[in-house]
Amino acid sequence: MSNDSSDLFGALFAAPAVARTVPVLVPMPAPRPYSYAVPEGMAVEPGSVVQVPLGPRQVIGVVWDGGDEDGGVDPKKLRPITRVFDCPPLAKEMRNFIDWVSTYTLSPPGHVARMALRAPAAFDPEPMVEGLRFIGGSPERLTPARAKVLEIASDGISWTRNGLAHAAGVSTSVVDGLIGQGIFETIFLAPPPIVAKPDPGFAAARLEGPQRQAAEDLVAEIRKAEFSVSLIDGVTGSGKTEVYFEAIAETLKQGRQVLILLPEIALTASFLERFQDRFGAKPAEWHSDLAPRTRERVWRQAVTGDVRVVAGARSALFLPFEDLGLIIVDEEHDPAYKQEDRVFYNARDMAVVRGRIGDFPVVLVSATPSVESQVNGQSGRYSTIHLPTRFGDAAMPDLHLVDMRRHAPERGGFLSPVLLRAVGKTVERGQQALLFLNRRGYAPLTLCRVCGHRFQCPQCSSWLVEHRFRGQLQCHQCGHAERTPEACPECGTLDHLVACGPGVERIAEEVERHFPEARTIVLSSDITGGVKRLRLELDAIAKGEADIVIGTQLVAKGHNFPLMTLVGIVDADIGLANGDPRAAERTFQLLSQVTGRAGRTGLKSHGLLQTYQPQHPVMQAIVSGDAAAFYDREITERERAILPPFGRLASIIVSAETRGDAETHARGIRNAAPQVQGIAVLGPAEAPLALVRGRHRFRLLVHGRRNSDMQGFLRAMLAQGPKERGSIHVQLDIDPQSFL
DNA sequence: AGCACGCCGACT
DNA sequence: GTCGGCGTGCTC
Repeated sequence: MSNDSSDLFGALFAAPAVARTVPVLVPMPAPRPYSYAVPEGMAVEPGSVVQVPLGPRQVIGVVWDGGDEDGGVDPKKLRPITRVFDCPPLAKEMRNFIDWVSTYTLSPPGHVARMALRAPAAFDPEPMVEGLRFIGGSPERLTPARAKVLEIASDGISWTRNGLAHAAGVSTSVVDGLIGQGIFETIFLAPPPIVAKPDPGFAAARLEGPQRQAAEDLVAEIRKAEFSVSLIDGVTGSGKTEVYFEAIAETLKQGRQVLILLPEIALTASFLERFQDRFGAKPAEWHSDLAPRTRERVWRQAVTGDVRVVAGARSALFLPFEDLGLIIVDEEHDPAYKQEDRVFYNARDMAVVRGRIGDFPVVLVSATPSVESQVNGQSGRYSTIHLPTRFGDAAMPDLHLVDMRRHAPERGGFLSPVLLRAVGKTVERGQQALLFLNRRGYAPLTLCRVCGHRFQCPQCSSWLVEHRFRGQLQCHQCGHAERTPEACPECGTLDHLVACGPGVERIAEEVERHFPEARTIVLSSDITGGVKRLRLELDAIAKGEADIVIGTQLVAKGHNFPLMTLVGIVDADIGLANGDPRAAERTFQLLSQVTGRAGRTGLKSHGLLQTYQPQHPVMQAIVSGDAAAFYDREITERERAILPPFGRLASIIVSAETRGDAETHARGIRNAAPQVQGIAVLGPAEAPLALVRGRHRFRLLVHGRRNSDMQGFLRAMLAQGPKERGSIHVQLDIDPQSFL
């Protein structure tokens, strides 16, 4: 036998080398990582970002922890890793965080990991930029254009081809000509950072009084460089941002990265500029409509540590920072922190978890903290930093309730004489009034005066809202729209349709009737011309180009109106009666924010809240400024509503995507099932509501993503009550009534 | 999540 | 006779 044939024999029949296998999280709802073979010579470690074959396609995955204990996968199924990306592996803390979130939210780890890898092509290093450097010599013919280029390039600094042409004010072909003559050498430059490095000492704020004390307390906490949660609770305009900027400065001095979470809507140019004024450079941005290229670069530079500060919406929480040392959650109470698809989570809570796992401080900030943060503050789990007064010369507006039972509007109107008088005086003084009504359109309900027909959405049974400006009836639930008819579709009578209740358009009509001379603007999401137009309108208002602004919740956030000295809440009671367990809290937060729009530059200002329930604790809390009493009461109410018995809650079923909900629901189902009276409801991602001082013993889990699975499960639950003390994961996207 | 397979209704 | 709806199952 020749050597050749023995080699062939060996290759064919020798036992194949046992391939090393590693677990890999793939972006798919599998309950655990899949095993892949590591090709000879490929170096992978836990956290490595890899490309692997999955069925017919190639996907991005992450090598996970845990060794060869792949639960008896058929070795024939094993496929090799295609390649490893040239990218720092996800840190151990990040992997622990992903695992934790996966367990807590009862979602597959692959889905959570996918959120951390949301940057299509960022896993390879950014390509080097081709650059030019002047190496001397002179061209055969020195034209004026060429001279200009040489003059600029002779400083020895590297230029890009376009950059040099642009700087010299010539076309790129001039530069090309010079390249052709060997005047330049081509070099490769590291791609420029997406933002400059922020400087903690750039423009340190001069803080005084309570702000200074707050900043010192906070910085002392940050200096410990260990896990802690601080809650900054300060009224609008109290300088919260300046205070947490000092925490950021301290973290930057420690050489660690910072993440600022903001609700998407608050992530504005003005915030970025404010940051730049303090730190001399903008933070990198991260949000859903970032250009793909920018997105990749921010992702990449967060992993490599080139970016020091990211300001982002909730998804930024899953950026795999190289060395994260601080998370700020601004507007911590904002419902936009809840993600309610795929992985259901509240970014504020997960920020706290990330801080605990990474052992660094987390700072929650709000003028109107959520009930759960308030509880955590009171119980001492979070340290609180209270900023009770406004900063500088701004004063809080003087707030009063208008009892609508005593100050009835004229027939067909919605504005009380008290409020109208106040608006009139404000406009006479040359100042601005804001009338707030959180209801788009002209009227929330239209009916026929002859037969009583009510216009209802054909798809989802909510009332159609009249939009008189557009001549439409719209469903605010599903988006259905139809032309407003002239005759009743039921009885055919012409011109007897009547609008019930007010919307902003109708308030504008009333305002124009009373103040025909005043310049009036309506601001709602129905505004034509999109964000740009809205921006223009807001700027115009700030410049004093309007006297009376009528707006929905769009006006509650962010923007400052220096001339605004009166805020009138047209119907403060909206939202108090809608059965949402957060109704009181949300109303308190929204109305506090709106009234906070007034008086931010020192002018004496007022707020009038029209209500039919002047004794309601929410109304009392807002006008008295005694938030603490409101929260104490609210917490007690929550406990009463959430803990059993559930009986008096509605017979609705909603999803339980977080563990806290699931536990709560398990109790509810157990209590309710024998009578099938109904099941307690909390929306997804409301876990902290249930966790407010609650104690939980059960977890029940419905596996499966199909409605039929859940229906079957729920029927069984309703028929027999829960059998297992496992875990519940009830996911509903169908009409709950259909089970009952 | 994707994607293939497979089983029943309206069509070139 | 086929095209295509979506219910079901699988991916290391």
